[in-house]
Amino acid sequence: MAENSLPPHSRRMGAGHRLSVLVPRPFDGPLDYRSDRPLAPGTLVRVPLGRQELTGCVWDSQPSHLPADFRPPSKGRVIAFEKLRFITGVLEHVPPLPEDLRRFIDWVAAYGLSAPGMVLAIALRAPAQAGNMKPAMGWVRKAGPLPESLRLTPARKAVLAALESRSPSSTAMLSEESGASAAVIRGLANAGVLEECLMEAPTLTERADPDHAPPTLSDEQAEAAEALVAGVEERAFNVTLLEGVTGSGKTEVYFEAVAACLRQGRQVLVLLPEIVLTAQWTDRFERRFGIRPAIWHSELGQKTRRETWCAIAEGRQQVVVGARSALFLPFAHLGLVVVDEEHENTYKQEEGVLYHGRDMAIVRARLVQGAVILASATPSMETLVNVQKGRFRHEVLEARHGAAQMPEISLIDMKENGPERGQFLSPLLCESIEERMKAGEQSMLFLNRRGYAPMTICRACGHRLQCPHCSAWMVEHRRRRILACHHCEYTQPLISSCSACGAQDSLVPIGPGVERIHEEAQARFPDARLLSMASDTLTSPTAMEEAVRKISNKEVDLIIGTQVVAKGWHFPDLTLVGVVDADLGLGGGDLRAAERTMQLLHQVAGRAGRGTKPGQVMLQSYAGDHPVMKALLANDFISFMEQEAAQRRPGFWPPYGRLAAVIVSAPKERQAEELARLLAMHAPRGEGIQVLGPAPAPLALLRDRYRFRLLLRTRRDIALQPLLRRWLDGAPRKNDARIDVDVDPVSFM
DNA sequence: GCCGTATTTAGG
DNA sequence: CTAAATACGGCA
Repeated sequence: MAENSLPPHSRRMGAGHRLSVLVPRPFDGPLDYRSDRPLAPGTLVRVPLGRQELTGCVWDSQPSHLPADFRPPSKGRVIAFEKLRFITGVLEHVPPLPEDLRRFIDWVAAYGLSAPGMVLAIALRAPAQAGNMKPAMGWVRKAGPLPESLRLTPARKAVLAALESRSPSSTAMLSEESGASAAVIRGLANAGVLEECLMEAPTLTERADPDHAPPTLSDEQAEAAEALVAGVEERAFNVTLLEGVTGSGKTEVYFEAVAACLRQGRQVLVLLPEIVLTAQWTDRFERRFGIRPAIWHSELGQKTRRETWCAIAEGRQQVVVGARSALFLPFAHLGLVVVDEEHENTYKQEEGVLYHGRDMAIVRARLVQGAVILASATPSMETLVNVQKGRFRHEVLEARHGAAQMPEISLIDMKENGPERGQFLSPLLCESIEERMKAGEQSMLFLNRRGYAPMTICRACGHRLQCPHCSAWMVEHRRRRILACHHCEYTQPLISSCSACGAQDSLVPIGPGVERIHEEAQARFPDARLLSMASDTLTSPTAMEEAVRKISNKEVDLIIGTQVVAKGWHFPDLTLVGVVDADLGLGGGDLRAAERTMQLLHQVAGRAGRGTKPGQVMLQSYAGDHPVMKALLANDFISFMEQEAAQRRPGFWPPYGRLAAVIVSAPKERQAEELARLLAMHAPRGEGIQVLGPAPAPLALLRDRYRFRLLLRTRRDIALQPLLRRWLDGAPRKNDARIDVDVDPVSFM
């Protein structure tokens, strides 16, 4: 009943039309506005809200495509037509948001219990700044003879001459070419000699050529490629897991599916887990298809951003490679989405609107009847279960490409063969590095921890330096001469006396970070050429490229790095990988700790021996008996995942059940705890539904807010969203206490 | 999310 | 008592 009374998006009324407009603000749904002409859903408009003006999107007033349970609460009251405010403008020159994108936005919002407007904000990040964006304007010579009265000054002559050669031409171009200032051009326009006109849209003439440089594939690769191509040619929704060890040529194989999609004239989106990987990927793409694809990530400049956005909407740009936010681009006819390294956690957006890039890629493709390829050497448990249940197809590449062999993995028992106190590299590992150096080969030390030391302690009083805003230790960054909290922005200069007892020079670093390993390596191998690679030192893509170049040119003997070195780099002369602390990441009682550690270590190991020389991997560990270490040594990923599955299945833990984290936070601990308790009392109950907690969140204090966590766990056949809606909508809006929901949490902090 | 206003709190 | 900090609710 309430549904039927909702107005359609554009209904003719007394004086004008009622429009449903979604604005980038956290409302439950679109707001109603008035317009003197009807506008189709998807049109971008400027609307007043309070005393500000925003860019919004004309929305479909009935999200009928969402399952009933997912639908956000339909608004109760309808505002009288006479009271509606008028839209203030239409973004005529910006392409409208396609229907499938609008449906996608609604879906993402409903799934994650986010406000649809805030999801729209992601999609509008490019065009909204263009709220007052004018299309590129240029000048042409007005037809007819020059007016009698016109004084033909030399500057004016030059402008007219310049216009002869290139017309139409922008003010900047004209003044560049003629040497005359913009005022001269303006003057000519005022005199009626020039006429303003729309510059031609930058038509992309370059097209990716699917047959530019076809690869030579092995039988195994060709077979997988054929299956992927078939998936694309179906022109129906389907998902395939492309599983292949590092170096098996997954990229070349899925490039064939990309080629098939290009032949159909449909667009391709490729998601990568890290922006730094785009450069290498783009090179490979160019070699295969002859042109560079469009790149999309959060650090793009405004201009490229706008141009790319429009080119994609108009179908001029065929292939986009980017970060998860590229899912919200206005593709005109998307046919294929590739999620490379699908197991990577970086696909999960952890701030603001929460969503999982991999899962939403699948939703996006389903809405356009497209194909999805998930590529990984170590697929996530979620994906493996979907394969097992027959929801996803499966293609496997067993062999490493070319001459490369799988690296030999060994474990160094740090209890038996550890280094002296205060050092972190075992003698065995150091010997191996020396051997490699003698042989003229490269080595890599991996430690997934930034900075010099993760904790600083006072020898005199036992005080540990902690962040004043978070329950986390301050991390020493010796190079930057600061102590930094890794959970908020807080930093402080290095101090020489204890902040608790005042003792001088009593502070000692505890445990290693990459900087400390760098120092130790420097002392141990004084003649070696070292290179540090950490996410906080290699911020720009150019710095990254420079590092990669140095390694490829063999200007480096030993690489020391954090996560970034584990990514898909190809360094043929790198033959030894030493994992400084293989156990790191196993602690913490996180649901996926073991799975994640396994995936990460497998990926780092894959950096060794990618060329003709065999590779070696050494894991320094105190937990040689742990299933993760055993699996890595035996190179038996499958049994490990089966073991993991067996542990999760009985308790209905994901992916065998559904999970949502509810975080209650407030500036006062008591406030947060009280609200959390209250929530627990009104928690949903029933068969297959369970609420755990409240308990202090692992990061009990974050940015001056105390946090408590509840977990809602259900059987797979019970949708979480309606339960969460009913539960949390009933919660009191207590002053500064906040309730945040994370559906399908990845991080348990 | 942002802005204006009501309400509380700190300072003299 | 005033000024400043903080809470709260509307926005179409």
